[in-house]
Amino acid sequence: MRIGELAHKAGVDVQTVRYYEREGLLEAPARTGSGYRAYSPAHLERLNFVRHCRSLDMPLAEVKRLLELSGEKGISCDEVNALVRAHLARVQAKRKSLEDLERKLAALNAQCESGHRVADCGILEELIHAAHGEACACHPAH
Amino acid sequence: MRIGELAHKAGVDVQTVRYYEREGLLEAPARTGSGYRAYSPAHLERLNFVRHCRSLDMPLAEVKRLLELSGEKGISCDEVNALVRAHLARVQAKRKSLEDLERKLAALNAQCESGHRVADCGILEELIHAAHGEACACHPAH
DNA sequence: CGAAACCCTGTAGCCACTACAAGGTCAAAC
DNA sequence: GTTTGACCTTGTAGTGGCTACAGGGTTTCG
Repeated sequence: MRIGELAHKAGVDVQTVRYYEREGLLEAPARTGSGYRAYSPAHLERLNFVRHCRSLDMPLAEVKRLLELSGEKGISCDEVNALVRAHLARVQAKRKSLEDLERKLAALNAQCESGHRVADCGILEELIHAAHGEACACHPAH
Repeated sequence: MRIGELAHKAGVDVQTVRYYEREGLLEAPARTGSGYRAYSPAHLERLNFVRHCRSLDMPLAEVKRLLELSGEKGISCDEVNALVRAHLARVQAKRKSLEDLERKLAALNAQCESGHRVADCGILEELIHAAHGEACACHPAH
């Protein structure tokens, strides 16, 4: 299987496959006489694993670690569990911060209806006003 | 005001201030005889505005546009409103996709309790299994 | 035989910083 | 008066996960 077929089957760009090889996520495959990469089904399986982890938004460094761990069948899988839990915690934290953000933006959005001029725009007023309160509070004016 | 004081008051790194200048978000200030940047209070105000927009996670290109628009007091503020609405929509979409992700990761996390070995790890099993289903569906096996 | 589709390497760009290197300037402490 | 230390300057490179391009070689089909 050449790189184009592999990439197509995994639903990724050819460049991405080469990138994963450079980053050590995909083993360097054999080469044909003319230097083309020749992949085995095992490569496709591994690439699909990587893509599935990426679809869960795991950083490549963690995917790499999971691949290493999955090779050592005998050892404890505690580290696998810890990786997934830590990633879940990150995603939860990010989701919560986006919820806050969403509330702030919705409030901002409600500050101005269309038809105003810039000088009267409630949104800009709010952005400028809010910015004032955010300066460094190290030396507050008593 | 020199760059350190400005940066401190706005709660940003000195490098970030210079970066904003390079990117055209902050006007280049006057210089002292020895080449130090000398800022006015107007610069601090503008920097605070930028930081507030960034705290709402707006891309710098949009912050720049908001700054341009806020200078043209007479024109309609429809574009301001549209920018904020579009950004809100992006944040909402991102939040929803993180909610999906969170559910998937929570389900994954439930696949394995600690104490297993890698060979029996439900999480890895699930990751590998799920990856199989994700290959390209262009040529399905009848 | 020639065109199109594939492959190769290497490099640069995206975003919003952050960090470092290698130097110049200034105030105060000794 | 000099030396320390905190500040400032420019320029460059790194982060993550790709994506795009330049400038070539190979294979395949009609």
